[in-house]
Amino acid sequence: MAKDSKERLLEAGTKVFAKDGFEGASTRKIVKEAGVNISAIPYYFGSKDGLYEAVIRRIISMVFAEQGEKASEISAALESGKISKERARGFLHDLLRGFAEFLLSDRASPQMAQIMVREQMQPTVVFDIIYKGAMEPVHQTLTRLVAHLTDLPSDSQRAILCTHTIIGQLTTFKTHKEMILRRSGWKKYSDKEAETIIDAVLFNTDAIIAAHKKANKKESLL
Amino acid sequence: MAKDSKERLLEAGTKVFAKDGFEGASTRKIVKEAGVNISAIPYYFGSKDGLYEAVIRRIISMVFAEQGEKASEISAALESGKISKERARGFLHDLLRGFAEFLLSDRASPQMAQIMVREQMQPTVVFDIIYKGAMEPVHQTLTRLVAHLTDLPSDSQRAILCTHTIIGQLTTFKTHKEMILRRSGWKKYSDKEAETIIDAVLFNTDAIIAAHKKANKKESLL
DNA sequence: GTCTATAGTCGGATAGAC
DNA sequence: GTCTATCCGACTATAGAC
Repeated sequence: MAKDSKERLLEAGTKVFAKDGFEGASTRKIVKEAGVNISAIPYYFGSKDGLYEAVIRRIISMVFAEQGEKASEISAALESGKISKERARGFLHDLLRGFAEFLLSDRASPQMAQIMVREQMQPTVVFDIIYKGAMEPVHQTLTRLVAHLTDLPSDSQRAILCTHTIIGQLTTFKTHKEMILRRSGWKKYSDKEAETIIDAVLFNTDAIIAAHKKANKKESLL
Repeated sequence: MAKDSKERLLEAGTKVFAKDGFEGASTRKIVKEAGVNISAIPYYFGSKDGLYEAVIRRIISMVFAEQGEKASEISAALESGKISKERARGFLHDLLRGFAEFLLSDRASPQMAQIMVREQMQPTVVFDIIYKGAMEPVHQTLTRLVAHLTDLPSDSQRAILCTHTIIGQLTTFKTHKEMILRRSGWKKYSDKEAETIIDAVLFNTDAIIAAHKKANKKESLL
């Protein structure tokens, strides 16, 4: 069936692209994994690039279902009315924790992470899909929470940069995984290590926010 | 001359590997850039992999000359005797600033950064060269400074993780460059943006360290 | 829609003359 | 040490039968 082959290619593509990256993944390997003929790729997706783009869209829609909706709800709550600092802090910790648990689990394959990084440093058409579909909504919501907690305007450069440094504390455990494994003596990230990392990052996050709030207050008084 | 061709290949290899990454760089392109015959690669380096490894070694030795020696001096100072917290903080800021200026400049090409990330997530024989030659000495020195400033043992997990999160605040501006460019509205990292980033990271670093010191003190009293 | 066969390209490595 | 010529494998994409 038509629908079947197309769907099988998407699933196999996700698997193989995640495992081998774009260049490393050959169409031959993908069709073998999918159990379909090699001509099905140009037929359904135009080309290898077309399949790749479709796979990325599919992943994004799945990740968004998991993370992005939470972000949207929080954004709505923030816009609708005043929420307490306590509640905002809870939201922030929740979002960061959810992201960290995904990032440190096996669901986020190193190859997919590599693709993300490659797109960050040399963006192609795929970056737009990833950015608008997943990164922007989450980053924006985090920035709003940080802004709310520090009394900074949510579109201020300071709030944006501060948010980015907070996220960077987490992503470095993925992008510089081998380094921290060697330095810490860990073999891998199991639940225990993930919890340790999350604790450290949330601790630092609170410290950073408190310092920004204090500095911001001081400046306002001048 | 023999020495000439070999050296030319190393230089061209650095250029092309940095620009296109390992897979993207073809031996044909490298020899064209170097102006030598294609057989020179297997002849001098055994294979493309051999050339790549040699290029990495060469880069490391250069980066180390720039950054690593500073780290070694600081380590020596830390070991030799007590240094003041004020001076340790100065060292820490210096090291982070030096690293940041390199990372955010054009000298650190996106392709090289990508290679580093790939090696972090799927280490090959090359990772060892990078780790021992450049990462470990700097990371270790930073950890010692952080430990000194927070009164934590320098081999404690908390000091190591804390140091890693501090570094992660910087590296994210390289590994997630496009994201922060879009969120901040910047076109690129010029001196002004680099300075803004460094300010933000050093500010956060002080905040994180102060919080850890305070928490550590509290725990010691129990 | 699905298949086989193959075109056309590019990659790394090698043989062997000079 | 350096060259030309070539091998051989892997890749994506297409043509055309069914």
